[in-house]
Amino acid sequence: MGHPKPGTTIRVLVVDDHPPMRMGLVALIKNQPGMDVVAEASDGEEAIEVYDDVRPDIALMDLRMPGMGGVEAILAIRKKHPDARVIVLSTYDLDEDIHRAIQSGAKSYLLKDMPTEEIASTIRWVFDGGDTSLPRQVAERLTERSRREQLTERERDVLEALIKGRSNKEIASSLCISEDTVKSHLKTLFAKLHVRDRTEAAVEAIRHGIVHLK
Amino acid sequence: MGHPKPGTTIRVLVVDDHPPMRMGLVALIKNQPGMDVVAEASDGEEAIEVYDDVRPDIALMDLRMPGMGGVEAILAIRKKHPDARVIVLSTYDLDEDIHRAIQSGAKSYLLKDMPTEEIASTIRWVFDGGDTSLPRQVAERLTERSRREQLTERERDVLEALIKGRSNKEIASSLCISEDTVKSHLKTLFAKLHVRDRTEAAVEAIRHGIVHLK
DNA sequence: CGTGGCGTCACCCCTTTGGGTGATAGGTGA
DNA sequence: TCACCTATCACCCAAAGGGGTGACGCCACG
Repeated sequence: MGHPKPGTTIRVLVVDDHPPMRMGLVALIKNQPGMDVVAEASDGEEAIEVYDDVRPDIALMDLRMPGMGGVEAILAIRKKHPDARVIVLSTYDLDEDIHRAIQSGAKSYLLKDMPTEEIASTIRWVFDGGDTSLPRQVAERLTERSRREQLTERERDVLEALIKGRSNKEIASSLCISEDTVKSHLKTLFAKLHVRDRTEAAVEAIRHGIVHLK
Repeated sequence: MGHPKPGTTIRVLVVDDHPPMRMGLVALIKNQPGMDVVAEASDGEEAIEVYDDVRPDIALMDLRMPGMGGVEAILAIRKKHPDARVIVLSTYDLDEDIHRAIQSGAKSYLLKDMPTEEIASTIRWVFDGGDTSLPRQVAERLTERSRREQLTERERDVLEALIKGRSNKEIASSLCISEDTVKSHLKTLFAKLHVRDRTEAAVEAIRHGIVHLK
């Protein structure tokens, strides 16, 4: 494979569920010399399909989309095409989102409020073989996230149930464990999130994108 | 004033803090016969200024923007120009956002995941003097909201403090009232939000856009 | 084979929370 | 003026939450 030589046109796949945003990204890219949009997709599944068909040089991908989200799409694409270069373009700079995107193999993580030139130059950078490079703001969030201890699977389960408004007793029975065990998980959960109680835990989890509402 | 005759070009102001989205909206509108973008703004303050300068027929406005948000901008614009026609274009279909937008005088509330034709046709509809008409999905949310009892000012205060993770005692001292009064407000708050406890209240408030994080 | 992380559970104990009831005072509007 | 809403506060009580400590089995990793 390798990657195309300089002078070649960069073939981009645009993935976003908002039609006007897709339109803007297409316009943005087509305005750039040496860049072209070869396909569009409006959700994760479509992105995977289309990627297979057109084999773009770069996929510019939104994260939050109905049905299959960006992270799953990136994972699926990179499983079949390990050298796929995906750049995430998100509305949110939530540390957990950034972390998940980079973990799944995204080459960069841009925000929609960034200037169009930054988007274009990142596409070029990644196409030219540039290694993962994040905007300062995004990189800062990522280190924020790294300062937070990882949650275990069970802690996540409890956290998700908590956000559904369940009491300890209800969490216990829904997870088939004792209430004392729930409390035990909560204790470590609070410590890891640096909060004092479940309400703060819920808000922090939402704020950082650790769990998504709906 | 009145509004321009048919055959005239519809002069649109585009307000959004995301450059590529702005690009898409501009492209979208310029592609429409009889429509043109006469100015752009990237936040509320700028929108108010620019509106004054260009007096567009329609302002297409995002809600969540850094600094002054869409609602405040709409209020300010309509204060000076009571016949201003503002259409909100938001990412979110949160009932409280919709309610606030319509209350503040927006003529419609569209979502960014809607097809571009719907955006164009709504602009035309509003320009032609059409009264507030909302997409089904948005209208449904709005009736959802109307089924929920209004919160009083004090209840909002308590709710906001609650979401900051404060205990009843802390809320009491921060609002300079007794803890019993806080509890009293919480009781009615829970009833109005149809929840059992503070954690649920926090999540529901965030979910419905009653309070915004950060 | 030991060490450490994870998940499980059981106590104890105190604080916080939330439900019920009711009272007072100011303000609004019919 | 009277009714109603809001904000304020008090008191009682039961339930839920949260901190501390310790323990046991399992499993992966060095």
